[in-house]
Amino acid sequence: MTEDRSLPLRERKRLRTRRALADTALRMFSEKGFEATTLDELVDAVEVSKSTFFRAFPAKEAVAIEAEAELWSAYLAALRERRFSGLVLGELRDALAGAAAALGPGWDERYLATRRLVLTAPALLAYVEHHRTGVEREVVACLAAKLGLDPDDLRLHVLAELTTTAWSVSGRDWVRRDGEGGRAALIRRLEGAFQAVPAALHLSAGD
Amino acid sequence: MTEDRSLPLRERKRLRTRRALADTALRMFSEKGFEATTLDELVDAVEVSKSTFFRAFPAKEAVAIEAEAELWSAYLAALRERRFSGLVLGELRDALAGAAAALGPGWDERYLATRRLVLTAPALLAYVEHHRTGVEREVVACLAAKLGLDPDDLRLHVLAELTTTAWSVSGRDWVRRDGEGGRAALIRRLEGAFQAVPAALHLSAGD
DNA sequence: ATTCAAACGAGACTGAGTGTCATTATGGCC
DNA sequence: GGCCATAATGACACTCAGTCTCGTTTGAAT
Repeated sequence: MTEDRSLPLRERKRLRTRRALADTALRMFSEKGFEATTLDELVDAVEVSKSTFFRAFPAKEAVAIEAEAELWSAYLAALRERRFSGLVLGELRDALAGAAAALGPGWDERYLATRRLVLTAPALLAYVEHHRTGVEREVVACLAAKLGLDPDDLRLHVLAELTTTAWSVSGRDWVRRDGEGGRAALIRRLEGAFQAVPAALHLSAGD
Repeated sequence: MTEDRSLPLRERKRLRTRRALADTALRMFSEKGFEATTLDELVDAVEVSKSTFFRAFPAKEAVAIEAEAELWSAYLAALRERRFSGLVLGELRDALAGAAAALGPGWDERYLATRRLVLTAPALLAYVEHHRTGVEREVVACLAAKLGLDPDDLRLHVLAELTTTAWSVSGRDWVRRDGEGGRAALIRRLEGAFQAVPAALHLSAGD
């Protein structure tokens, strides 16, 4: 995880400054607050120029949620190379759980810090929502291709959203308990959440 | 719709500038593009100050999606004063359909223009997503209170999201067909979408 | 008419994000 | 090892959204 020896030198350097930015940002934002920390302070601390920052990240918000982005990027990769059989919802659940399990060590702490940070900055919350919607779009496109369905098929959108929602709610609980039990506990929560999904449709107001 | 005679004069004036801003913004953004139109140009055209703009709207994006905001605001109001019985999903569907049906005349055209605009500006898309997530939060809170459930109950989140997703997909189709059939057609599409929801869970990859 | 509060206008100010251009570092090739 | 094309970088000016302050206006109530 520290370094990928096979990559060209240039790429390794790029990734190194990228990680330096993400790590420093997470620390500074957590200490001083997201809005109170300016980009100038961040790039100063990492000793790169603002230009370099915007070549690595599209927005100030993006550098704060690297851990979140890594998860969804791994999830998408897992989905794309997966062979589907049986219930699609189950496949999505397994792809997400597998992706989370396979992330590098130390991801847990970074993700916990990220989620905590998101709770303190409305702009970050909006950005995470937006990011997840983008993921859902790609999931729908991927499923449509694999299953030979229309990308506008409502069922695909529902399935894609159910998955991110299950993650979101599971993660919220996990963070509330300070990430107790680490990543394994988070994934267990996720699988529990998926079991509860079908019950939603039959929920009835029977006082 | 033009004016509510019972309100205090001050409030009427506020609403008038608000509408003027929203209408002019929708026109200018549609003509010149969202990003190409600056706030200064907008407030200049309406002859108010930038201060006044930000007292009426929290962001440049917000003024562009007034029609969208009106819908969800009416939906929330309908939900809150509704008595629930039977399947919750059906109640949500009826509340949303009813709210859409009850909006003032001319809303159709404004909403159509809004959705078209959103397709051209990524920032607007992000803002709409964010706005809808806020609505879902309030729906969850409302349902939790009415049904005596935990606001973290996954089923509530699922139900809230299904509703906005059904609307979103229905609306996309409707816009693609240039709003043919007006609001009635949009609502018919919405109800069709709801019927297709349960099928999502059982979707299976059976090639 | 007077008074009070709330909305308004004007303008300075912060900071994110973009565009340009000169400089520097890298990788491929002789 | 030296050389060249090219891509990343840094420095800097610029635009514009959004905030803040403060003095002025306007509607409402007595």
